[in-house]
Amino acid sequence: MSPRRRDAPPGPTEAARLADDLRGRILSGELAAGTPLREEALASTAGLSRHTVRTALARLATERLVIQEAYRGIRVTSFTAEDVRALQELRCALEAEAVRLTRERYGQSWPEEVTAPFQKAMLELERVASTHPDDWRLVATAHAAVHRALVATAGSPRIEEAYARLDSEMLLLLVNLRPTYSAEEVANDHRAFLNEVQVDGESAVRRHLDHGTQQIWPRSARGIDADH
Amino acid sequence: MSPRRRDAPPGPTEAARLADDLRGRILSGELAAGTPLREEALASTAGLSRHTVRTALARLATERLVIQEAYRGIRVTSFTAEDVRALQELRCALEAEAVRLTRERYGQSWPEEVTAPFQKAMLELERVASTHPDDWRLVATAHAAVHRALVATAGSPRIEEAYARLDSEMLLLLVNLRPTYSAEEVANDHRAFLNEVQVDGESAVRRHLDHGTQQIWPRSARGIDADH
DNA sequence: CTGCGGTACATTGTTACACATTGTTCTTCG
DNA sequence: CGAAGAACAATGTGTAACAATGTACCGCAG
Repeated sequence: MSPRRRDAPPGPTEAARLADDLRGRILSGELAAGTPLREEALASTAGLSRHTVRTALARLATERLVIQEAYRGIRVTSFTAEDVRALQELRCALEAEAVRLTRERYGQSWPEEVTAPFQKAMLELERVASTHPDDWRLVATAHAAVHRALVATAGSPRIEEAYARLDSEMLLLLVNLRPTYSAEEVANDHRAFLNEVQVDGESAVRRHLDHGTQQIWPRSARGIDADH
Repeated sequence: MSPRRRDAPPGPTEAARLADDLRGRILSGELAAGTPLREEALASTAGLSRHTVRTALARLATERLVIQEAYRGIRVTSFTAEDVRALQELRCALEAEAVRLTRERYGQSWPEEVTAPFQKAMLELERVASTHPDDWRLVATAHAAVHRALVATAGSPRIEEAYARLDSEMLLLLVNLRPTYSAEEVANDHRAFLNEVQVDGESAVRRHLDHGTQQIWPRSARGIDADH
């Protein structure tokens, strides 16, 4: 058997594991927006070298979970209201096009094998919303999975990937904002959305995203941690 | 005055400069698709350390100009026909949404201060097409600038950025494929496209991109450097 | 007291060298 | 001829140090 040491598993590199760890801590809110991440500190607490820490941070920077300025360090990304709007516009571009492609292929009534994945994700969202209505991170994660599954129906790898890239960023946004949006509401809105989207297509996507943005604006307008 | 040394400018880091250099060499075709980039070799020829080379390569990897596999090295990205399609779909998503946003704001006839940037880029494309019709890289660069300027009219930073990210990738694609598409044709097609887009909006975008893809498919179908 | 310049400190960028880990290739043996 | 295993190549990671830059503090002139 030769069970590999727990400390040093096989394939994944150390840097990848540290990146995963930090991602989790950022998304859980343990590392708040604006928190500076010092290389040396992370290196010593994680028991790794500064180089490895740097590559892990570089990875997170590509996911926009942290921002890096030369010689000025890295800190957890913080959002302004403007950022929220811009991010939603990008999401909208990707999701609307994905829905358009799927409808181009299957029309207004998609076959079951196409809808199955996002229906399943939807069920999971409803389950989480009813069993853990207060664990906002769980809800946000399940929510993201629904959208991702919907986008995946288009079968366009790059759109899917671009959307997935936004995923953790959206999670971070939602975790930080904690809008006045109950888990039950989220579930209901998405159930309705999924019913509409096959018939109404892109316009349903835009309505849905606009609605979501509305729930977020009020808070973000006050500025969460605006950098300037 | 105190002209800083050319070799070691102030702000930009060494890694950033190496990344720029490599990007140029990849996009010029000097480093062909599939070429492995060895850390040690680059380090010695560039007079830098392996670590610095690694960070530069990591940056290029986020631009998808190179792909990285753990313990297996980095090599210049090579495209398959499927990659081309997926990339065009993503471009379409971004550009169509950008045009939609601009039309949502300005209707079917955009004010001159909005059209000015892409009109200027268009003039540059026509100039390059007539003066350097055989320098495909120049043409491709000018071509990319036109699209980027069009996308910028939407004023959506994230869409713009996502599109810009695709830029060098598109350049790489065009440089490698060298389609049967004369510089003059490119210029004419885009002049017509820009005239249509204000009136027809997203559908004009889709028509234009489809047309472009048609010029590329035949070659790519034969496989440029397909990895498998 | 305020505003300016300059110095010291903190942090990141970069280097050099060494070793560990993994992928690839070549050799050897059945 | 094919497969197990050794040798090699390349990347991943560690340690230690120095260089370059940003930031904060401090004193001085007005």
